[in-house]
Amino acid sequence: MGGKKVKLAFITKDTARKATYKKRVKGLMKKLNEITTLCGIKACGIVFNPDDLEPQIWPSNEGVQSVLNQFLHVPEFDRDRKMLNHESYLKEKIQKLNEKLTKKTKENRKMEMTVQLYRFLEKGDITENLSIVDQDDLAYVINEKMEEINMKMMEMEINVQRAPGL
Amino acid sequence: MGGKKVKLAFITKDTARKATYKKRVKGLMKKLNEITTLCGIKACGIVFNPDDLEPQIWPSNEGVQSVLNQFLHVPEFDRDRKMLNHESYLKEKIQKLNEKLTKKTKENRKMEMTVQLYRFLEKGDITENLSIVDQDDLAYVINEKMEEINMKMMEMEINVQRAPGL
DNA sequence: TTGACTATCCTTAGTAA
DNA sequence: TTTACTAAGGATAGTCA
Repeated sequence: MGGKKVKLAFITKDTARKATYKKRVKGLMKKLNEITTLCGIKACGIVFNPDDLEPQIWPSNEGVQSVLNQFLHVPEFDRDRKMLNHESYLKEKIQKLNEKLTKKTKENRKMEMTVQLYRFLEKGDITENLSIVDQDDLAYVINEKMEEINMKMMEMEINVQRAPGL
Repeated sequence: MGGKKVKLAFITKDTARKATYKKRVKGLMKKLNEITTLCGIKACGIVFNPDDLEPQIWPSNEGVQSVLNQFLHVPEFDRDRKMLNHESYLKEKIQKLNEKLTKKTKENRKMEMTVQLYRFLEKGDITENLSIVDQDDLAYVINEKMEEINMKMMEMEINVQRAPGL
Protein backbone atom coordinates (compact mmCIF):
# COMPACT_ATOMS: atom_id res chain seq x y z
CA MET A 1 0.00 0.00 0.00
CA GLY A 2 2.70 2.48 -0.69
CA GLY A 3 4.18 5.04 1.59
CA LYS A 4 6.80 2.78 3.08
CA LYS A 5 10.01 4.35 4.10
CA VAL A 6 12.57 4.04 1.35
CA LYS A 7 16.25 3.58 1.88
CA LEU A 8 18.23 6.28 0.12
CA ALA A 9 20.10 4.00 -2.21
CA PHE A 10 20.15 3.06 -5.86
CA ILE A 11 16.99 1.20 -6.82
CA THR A 12 18.22 -1.88 -8.59
CA LYS A 13 14.86 -3.03 -9.89
CA ASP A 14 14.46 -1.52 -13.31
CA THR A 15 10.74 -0.88 -13.43
CA ALA A 16 10.62 0.47 -9.92
CA ARG A 17 13.51 2.82 -10.57
CA LYS A 18 11.95 4.17 -13.72
CA ALA A 19 8.63 4.69 -12.03
CA THR A 20 10.30 6.52 -9.19
CA TYR A 21 12.28 8.60 -11.65
CA LYS A 22 9.18 9.70 -13.47
CA LYS A 23 7.29 10.59 -10.34
CA ARG A 24 10.15 12.42 -8.75
CA VAL A 25 11.12 14.40 -11.81
CA LYS A 26 7.57 15.61 -11.99
CA GLY A 27 7.65 16.47 -8.32
CA LEU A 28 10.92 18.33 -8.71
CA MET A 29 9.62 20.40 -11.56
CA LYS A 30 6.56 21.30 -9.55
CA LYS A 31 8.72 22.38 -6.66
CA LEU A 32 10.83 24.49 -8.94
CA ASN A 33 7.77 26.18 -10.30
CA GLU A 34 6.51 26.82 -6.82
CA ILE A 35 9.69 28.41 -5.52
CA THR A 36 9.89 30.47 -8.67
CA THR A 37 6.40 31.82 -8.20
CA LEU A 38 6.38 32.16 -4.44
CA CYS A 39 9.74 33.88 -4.16
CA GLY A 40 9.80 35.71 -7.47
CA ILE A 41 13.13 34.23 -8.52
CA LYS A 42 14.55 32.38 -11.47
CA ALA A 43 15.49 28.77 -11.20
CA CYS A 44 16.21 25.85 -13.41
CA GLY A 45 17.07 22.22 -13.20
CA ILE A 46 18.80 19.74 -15.43
CA VAL A 47 18.42 16.01 -15.16
CA PHE A 48 20.55 13.67 -17.20
CA ASN A 49 18.75 10.44 -17.80
CA PRO A 50 20.92 7.79 -19.43
CA ASP A 51 17.83 6.12 -20.85
CA ASP A 52 16.84 9.23 -22.71
CA LEU A 53 20.31 10.41 -23.73
CA GLU A 54 18.82 13.87 -23.73
CA PRO A 55 18.84 15.90 -20.53
CA GLN A 56 15.59 17.14 -19.16
CA ILE A 57 15.59 20.85 -18.66
CA TRP A 58 13.10 23.06 -16.90
CA PRO A 59 11.28 25.27 -16.19
CA SER A 60 9.62 27.03 -19.06
CA ASN A 61 11.09 30.48 -19.62
CA GLU A 62 14.76 29.79 -19.26
CA GLY A 63 14.24 26.37 -20.69
CA VAL A 64 12.64 27.68 -23.82
CA GLN A 65 15.22 30.40 -24.20
CA SER A 66 18.12 28.05 -23.85
CA VAL A 67 16.53 25.66 -26.29
CA LEU A 68 16.34 28.53 -28.70
CA ASN A 69 19.98 29.33 -28.13
CA GLN A 70 20.82 25.78 -29.05
CA PHE A 71 18.85 26.05 -32.23
CA LEU A 72 20.89 29.03 -33.32
CA HIS A 73 24.05 26.98 -33.40
CA VAL A 74 24.38 24.61 -36.29
CA PRO A 75 27.97 23.53 -35.78
CA GLU A 76 30.08 20.96 -37.56
CA PHE A 77 29.03 21.90 -41.07
CA ASP A 78 32.17 23.55 -42.29
CA ARG A 79 34.37 21.12 -40.49
CA ASP A 80 32.75 18.17 -42.17
CA ARG A 81 32.36 19.62 -45.63
CA LYS A 82 35.93 18.91 -46.72
CA MET A 83 35.21 15.23 -46.49
CA LEU A 84 32.54 15.43 -49.15
CA ASN A 85 34.85 14.59 -52.06
CA HIS A 86 35.00 11.00 -51.02
CA GLU A 87 31.93 9.35 -52.41
CA SER A 88 31.12 6.93 -49.66
CA TYR A 89 31.75 9.66 -47.17
CA LEU A 90 29.39 11.79 -49.14
CA LYS A 91 26.67 9.23 -48.80
CA GLU A 92 27.31 9.02 -45.14
CA LYS A 93 27.07 12.76 -44.90
CA ILE A 94 23.76 12.78 -46.67
CA GLN A 95 22.48 10.23 -44.28
CA LYS A 96 23.66 12.36 -41.40
CA LEU A 97 22.05 15.44 -42.83
CA ASN A 98 18.79 13.66 -43.32
CA GLU A 99 18.86 12.55 -39.74
CA LYS A 100 19.65 16.04 -38.62
CA LEU A 101 16.76 17.32 -40.64
CA THR A 102 14.42 14.81 -39.11
CA LYS A 103 15.56 15.74 -35.69
CA LYS A 104 15.22 19.43 -36.39
CA THR A 105 11.73 18.89 -37.67
CA LYS A 106 10.75 17.10 -34.51
CA GLU A 107 12.31 19.74 -32.35
CA ASN A 108 10.55 22.34 -34.40
CA ARG A 109 7.23 20.65 -33.77
CA LYS A 110 8.01 20.70 -30.10
CA MET A 111 8.70 24.40 -30.36
CA GLU A 112 5.41 24.95 -32.08
CA MET A 113 3.60 23.29 -29.25
CA THR A 114 5.44 25.49 -26.82
CA VAL A 115 4.55 28.60 -28.74
CA GLN A 116 0.93 27.55 -28.83
CA LEU A 117 0.91 27.13 -25.11
CA TYR A 118 2.45 30.54 -24.65
CA ARG A 119 -0.12 32.11 -26.92
CA PHE A 120 -2.78 30.44 -24.88
CA LEU A 121 -1.19 31.96 -21.83
CA GLU A 122 -1.11 35.37 -23.45
CA LYS A 123 -4.66 35.67 -24.59
CA GLY A 124 -5.92 33.68 -21.72
CA ASP A 125 -8.93 31.56 -21.20
CA ILE A 126 -9.84 33.92 -18.45
CA THR A 127 -13.26 34.45 -19.94
CA GLU A 128 -14.08 30.98 -18.75
CA ASN A 129 -13.99 32.28 -15.25
CA LEU A 130 -16.32 35.23 -15.64
CA SER A 131 -18.01 34.52 -12.34
CA ILE A 132 -14.89 35.69 -10.58
CA VAL A 133 -14.99 39.40 -9.95
CA ASP A 134 -12.60 39.77 -7.06
CA GLN A 135 -9.17 40.80 -8.32
CA ASP A 136 -7.23 38.67 -5.88
CA ASP A 137 -9.21 35.61 -6.78
CA LEU A 138 -8.74 36.35 -10.44
CA ALA A 139 -4.99 36.65 -10.00
CA TYR A 140 -4.98 33.40 -8.11
CA VAL A 141 -6.95 31.62 -10.79
CA ILE A 142 -4.57 32.93 -13.41
CA ASN A 143 -1.61 31.69 -11.44
CA GLU A 144 -3.14 28.27 -11.03
CA LYS A 145 -3.89 28.15 -14.72
CA MET A 146 -0.31 29.04 -15.53
CA GLU A 147 0.89 26.32 -13.23
CA GLU A 148 -1.36 23.85 -14.93
CA ILE A 149 0.00 24.89 -18.31
CA ASN A 150 3.57 24.62 -17.14
CA MET A 151 2.97 21.14 -15.85
CA LYS A 152 1.36 20.18 -19.14
CA MET A 153 4.30 21.58 -21.04
CA MET A 154 6.68 19.57 -18.96
CA GLU A 155 4.64 16.45 -19.46
CA MET A 156 4.59 17.10 -23.18
CA GLU A 157 8.33 17.37 -23.20
CA ILE A 158 8.58 14.06 -21.44
CA ASN A 159 6.27 12.50 -23.97
CA VAL A 160 8.15 13.99 -26.88
CA GLN A 161 11.46 12.72 -25.59
CA ARG A 162 10.00 9.30 -25.08
CA ALA A 163 8.47 9.02 -28.46
CA PRO A 164 9.88 6.02 -30.32
CA GLY A 165 12.03 6.84 -33.28
CA LEU A 166 13.26 10.14 -31.99
CA MET B 1 0.26 26.77 13.87
CA GLY B 2 1.93 26.14 10.57
CA GLY B 3 0.97 23.91 7.73
CA LYS B 4 -1.73 26.12 6.35
CA LYS B 5 -2.41 25.83 2.69
CA VAL B 6 -0.53 28.49 0.79
CA LYS B 7 -1.76 30.16 -2.34
CA LEU B 8 0.70 29.79 -5.18
CA ALA B 9 1.48 33.45 -5.61
CA PHE B 10 4.32 35.81 -4.94
CA ILE B 11 4.81 36.30 -1.22
CA THR B 12 4.84 40.03 -0.77
CA LYS B 13 5.95 40.07 2.83
CA ASP B 14 9.72 40.25 2.79
CA THR B 15 10.63 38.18 5.81
CA ALA B 16 8.12 35.48 5.03
CA ARG B 17 9.32 35.21 1.45
CA LYS B 18 12.94 34.91 2.47
CA ALA B 19 12.13 32.30 5.06
CA THR B 20 10.16 30.31 2.52
CA TYR B 21 12.97 30.67 0.02
CA LYS B 22 15.51 29.30 2.41
CA LYS B 23 13.40 26.36 3.44
CA ARG B 24 12.37 25.46 -0.07
CA VAL B 25 15.83 25.72 -1.57
CA LYS B 26 16.99 23.32 1.05
CA GLY B 27 14.11 21.02 0.23
CA LEU B 28 14.85 21.22 -3.48
CA MET B 29 18.48 20.34 -3.08
CA LYS B 30 17.50 17.42 -0.90
CA LYS B 31 15.12 16.18 -3.56
CA LEU B 32 17.82 16.52 -6.18
CA ASN B 33 20.16 14.54 -4.05
CA GLU B 34 17.54 11.85 -3.57
CA ILE B 35 16.66 11.40 -7.22
CA THR B 36 20.35 11.31 -8.05
CA THR B 37 20.99 8.53 -5.59
CA LEU B 38 17.80 6.55 -6.05
CA CYS B 39 17.84 6.55 -9.83
CA GLY B 40 21.59 6.59 -10.40
CA ILE B 41 21.46 9.63 -12.61
CA LYS B 42 23.17 12.98 -12.81
CA ALA B 43 21.29 16.12 -12.07
CA CYS B 44 21.90 19.68 -11.13
CA GLY B 45 19.87 22.62 -10.02
CA ILE B 46 20.49 26.33 -10.19
CA VAL B 47 18.53 28.95 -8.30
CA PHE B 48 19.08 32.61 -8.98
CA ASN B 49 18.39 34.70 -5.94
CA PRO B 50 18.49 38.45 -6.52
CA ASP B 51 19.35 39.00 -2.86
CA ASP B 52 22.36 36.76 -2.99
CA LEU B 53 23.93 37.70 -6.31
CA GLU B 54 25.43 34.26 -6.33
CA PRO B 55 23.18 31.53 -7.67
CA GLN B 56 22.64 28.51 -5.53
CA ILE B 57 23.95 25.51 -7.33
CA TRP B 58 23.67 21.85 -6.59
CA PRO B 59 25.89 20.01 -6.81
CA SER B 60 28.93 22.25 -6.65
CA ASN B 61 30.28 23.98 -9.72
CA GLU B 62 32.95 21.35 -9.92
CA GLY B 63 30.32 18.68 -9.61
CA VAL B 64 28.35 20.08 -12.50
CA GLN B 65 31.51 20.37 -14.54
CA SER B 66 32.51 16.79 -13.92
CA VAL B 67 29.06 15.63 -14.84
CA LEU B 68 29.38 17.37 -18.15
CA ASN B 69 32.90 16.15 -18.69
CA GLN B 70 31.69 12.60 -18.48
CA PHE B 71 29.43 13.20 -21.41
CA LEU B 72 32.16 14.97 -23.31
CA HIS B 73 34.23 11.81 -23.43
CA VAL B 74 32.67 10.49 -26.58
CA PRO B 75 35.17 8.53 -28.67
CA GLU B 76 37.29 10.55 -31.06
CA PHE B 77 35.98 11.25 -34.49
CA ASP B 78 39.45 11.45 -35.97
CA ARG B 79 40.50 8.09 -34.70
CA ASP B 80 37.75 6.41 -36.64
CA ARG B 81 38.51 8.45 -39.72
CA LYS B 82 41.91 6.83 -40.13
CA MET B 83 40.23 3.59 -40.96
CA LEU B 84 38.91 5.23 -44.09
CA ASN B 85 42.34 5.12 -45.75
CA HIS B 86 41.71 1.72 -47.23
CA GLU B 87 38.79 1.96 -49.55
CA SER B 88 38.07 -1.72 -49.71
CA TYR B 89 37.82 -1.92 -45.98
CA LEU B 90 35.61 1.11 -46.06
CA LYS B 91 33.23 -0.46 -48.52
CA GLU B 92 32.98 -3.59 -46.48
CA LYS B 93 32.32 -1.82 -43.28
CA ILE B 94 30.63 1.31 -44.47
CA GLN B 95 27.20 0.45 -43.21
CA LYS B 96 28.36 -0.30 -39.69
CA LEU B 97 30.52 2.78 -39.67
CA ASN B 98 27.72 4.98 -40.86
CA GLU B 99 25.55 3.92 -38.01
CA LYS B 100 28.33 4.26 -35.52
CA LEU B 101 29.41 7.70 -36.64
CA THR B 102 25.89 8.97 -36.85
CA LYS B 103 25.16 7.83 -33.36
CA LYS B 104 28.32 9.35 -31.99
CA THR B 105 27.78 12.60 -33.79
CA LYS B 106 24.33 12.84 -32.33
CA GLU B 107 25.62 12.21 -28.86
CA ASN B 108 28.34 14.72 -29.41
CA ARG B 109 25.98 17.41 -30.56
CA LYS B 110 23.68 16.81 -27.66
CA MET B 111 26.55 17.27 -25.33
CA GLU B 112 27.61 20.43 -27.08
CA MET B 113 24.15 21.77 -26.54
CA THR B 114 24.30 20.75 -22.92
CA VAL B 115 27.56 22.55 -22.46
CA GLN B 116 26.09 25.58 -24.12
CA LEU B 117 23.18 25.44 -21.77
CA TYR B 118 25.49 25.17 -18.83
CA ARG B 119 27.55 28.11 -19.96
CA PHE B 120 24.42 30.06 -20.74
CA LEU B 121 23.13 29.47 -17.27
CA GLU B 122 26.38 29.76 -15.38
CA LYS B 123 27.97 32.92 -16.60
CA GLY B 124 26.70 34.04 -19.88
CA ASP B 125 23.72 35.78 -21.08
CA ILE B 126 21.68 35.31 -17.98
CA THR B 127 21.36 38.99 -17.27
CA GLU B 128 20.59 39.64 -20.91
CA ASN B 129 17.88 37.11 -21.14
CA LEU B 130 16.37 37.65 -17.74
CA SER B 131 15.17 40.98 -18.97
CA ILE B 132 12.61 39.12 -20.99
CA VAL B 133 9.90 38.36 -18.51
CA ASP B 134 6.93 39.82 -20.27
CA GLN B 135 4.92 37.16 -22.01
CA ASP B 136 4.41 39.31 -25.06
CA ASP B 137 8.13 39.83 -25.46
CA LEU B 138 8.82 36.17 -24.94
CA ALA B 139 6.29 35.13 -27.55
CA TYR B 140 7.75 37.64 -29.96
CA VAL B 141 11.28 36.37 -29.40
CA ILE B 142 10.08 32.84 -29.90
CA ASN B 143 8.48 33.75 -33.18
CA GLU B 144 11.62 35.46 -34.36
CA LYS B 145 13.78 32.52 -33.47
CA MET B 146 11.42 30.12 -35.15
CA GLU B 147 11.85 32.02 -38.36
CA GLU B 148 15.59 31.70 -38.05
CA ILE B 149 15.19 28.03 -37.42
CA ASN B 150 13.09 27.62 -40.50
CA MET B 151 15.76 29.41 -42.53
CA LYS B 152 18.38 27.05 -41.20
CA MET B 153 16.23 24.10 -42.11
CA MET B 154 15.84 25.39 -45.63
CA GLU B 155 19.58 25.82 -45.89
CA MET B 156 20.08 22.29 -44.72
CA GLU B 157 17.65 20.98 -47.31
CA ILE B 158 19.50 22.82 -50.03
CA ASN B 159 22.75 21.26 -48.87
CA VAL B 160 21.24 17.83 -48.87
CA GLN B 161 19.88 18.20 -52.37
CA ARG B 162 23.14 19.56 -53.71
CA ALA B 163 25.38 17.01 -52.18
CA PRO B 164 24.93 14.11 -54.64
CA GLY B 165 25.90 16.29 -57.60
CA LEU B 166 29.16 17.56 -56.20
C1' DT C 1 18.83 36.92 12.77
C1' DT C 2 18.73 31.66 13.47
C1' DG C 3 16.94 27.31 14.99
C1' DA C 4 13.22 24.31 16.80
C1' DC C 5 8.52 22.87 16.83
C1' DT C 6 4.42 20.82 14.77
C1' DA C 7 -0.22 20.96 12.56
C1' DT C 8 -1.32 20.61 8.19
C1' DC C 9 -0.67 19.90 3.55
C1' DC C 10 2.18 17.41 -0.05
C1' DT C 11 4.74 13.73 -2.24
C1' DT C 12 5.25 9.25 -3.41
C1' DA C 13 6.07 3.80 -3.05
C1' DG C 14 3.60 0.20 -3.65
C1' DT C 15 -0.35 -1.84 -5.51
C1' DA C 16 -4.19 -2.80 -8.58
C1' DA C 17 -6.94 -2.32 -12.68
C1' DT D 1 2.61 0.05 -20.81
C1' DT D 2 -0.18 4.00 -18.20
C1' DT D 3 -3.58 5.60 -14.66
C1' DA D 4 -5.65 5.67 -10.16
C1' DC D 5 -5.50 4.97 -5.47
C1' DT D 6 -3.92 5.66 -0.85
C1' DA D 7 -1.14 4.72 3.41
C1' DA D 8 2.74 6.51 5.12
C1' DG D 9 6.46 9.44 5.28
C1' DG D 10 8.09 14.02 4.08
C1' DA D 11 8.05 19.10 3.55
C1' DT D 12 6.94 23.34 5.35
C1' DA D 13 4.05 27.87 7.12
C1' DG D 14 3.40 29.90 10.96
C1' DT D 15 4.99 30.50 15.47
C1' DC D 16 7.92 30.89 19.44
C1' DA D 17 12.41 30.99 21.87
